[in-house]
Amino acid sequence: MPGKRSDCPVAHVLDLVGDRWTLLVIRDIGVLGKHSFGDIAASPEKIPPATLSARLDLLLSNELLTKTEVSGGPGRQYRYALTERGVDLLPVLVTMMQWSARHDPDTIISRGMRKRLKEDITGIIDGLRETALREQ
Amino acid sequence: MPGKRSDCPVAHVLDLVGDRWTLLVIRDIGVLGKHSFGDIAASPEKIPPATLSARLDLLLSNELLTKTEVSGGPGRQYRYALTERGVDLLPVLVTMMQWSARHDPDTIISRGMRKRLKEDITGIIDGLRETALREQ
DNA sequence: TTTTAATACTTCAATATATGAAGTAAACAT
DNA sequence: ATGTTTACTTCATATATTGAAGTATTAAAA
Repeated sequence: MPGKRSDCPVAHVLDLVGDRWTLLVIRDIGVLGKHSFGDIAASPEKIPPATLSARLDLLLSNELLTKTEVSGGPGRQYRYALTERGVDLLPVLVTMMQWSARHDPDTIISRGMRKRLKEDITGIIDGLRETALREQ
Repeated sequence: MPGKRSDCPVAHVLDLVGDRWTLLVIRDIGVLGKHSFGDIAASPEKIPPATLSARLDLLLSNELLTKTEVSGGPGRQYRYALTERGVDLLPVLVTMMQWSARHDPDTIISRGMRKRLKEDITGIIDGLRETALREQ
């Protein structure tokens, strides 16, 4: 594998998604149910289109995403979805949410989610996983 | 907070540790028990000293690490350790390990750890947490 | 007391990556 | 044909990363 810095399991994941944007793309698709370039670009963090394009290409080539052409409205229409490899990154996002729930006073998490992050993190992960796999 | 892109809990963690190196520094200190600049720099990923220096400064200013002067051998001696905020990032590393255990055929994880990642991830997290808090 | 060795950095020029603004192209409706 | 929507690309600028080399501090050895 090119660009692999070591055989450490943590390093390998960081080789794939270790930057400021990639996991937000995974969040948009896998947690927020966004599946188009425009919807992802419209997220509040305002990823620049060139950066989004580059990240989508990397995620596709690492088989964390699929891209399929769809028809319907005007303009080009593509649908991005997580592969199983991509879905399996969702637990990383959930532990990040858990950190922010504990340590970031500004973080926006519903009361119910906050409770589940403390008491039923496995349930959150299983729920996200099932939803995301269904959206493939 | 400066540099915060949104109030999303995932985005906030990525504002703190979203790059190729920062979580490897957390790994070295919190999982591998390394506490000096030199030991961290000697890890197989070979972080350049200027990068390590920059990352340590960021981690210190975000209160994920502490730095204390120690005496003993020759040269300057400092000891880096995780704060509780830093320790609470270890679950993120564990879920990354879990991903690699599933999806990276080259990843180096002991048979016992592999089994626990499947069956007792909470136990792994609690164990790491206690060790890391003791090493503060 | 000078020298040596060890540790923890800093400096700097080169390279790589990220960004924002603007432009292009394809599909469809009118 | 024209306009609108979507999905990008292009490019110049800004920022970040890298590797090699150098500096500073401490303590032990000669």
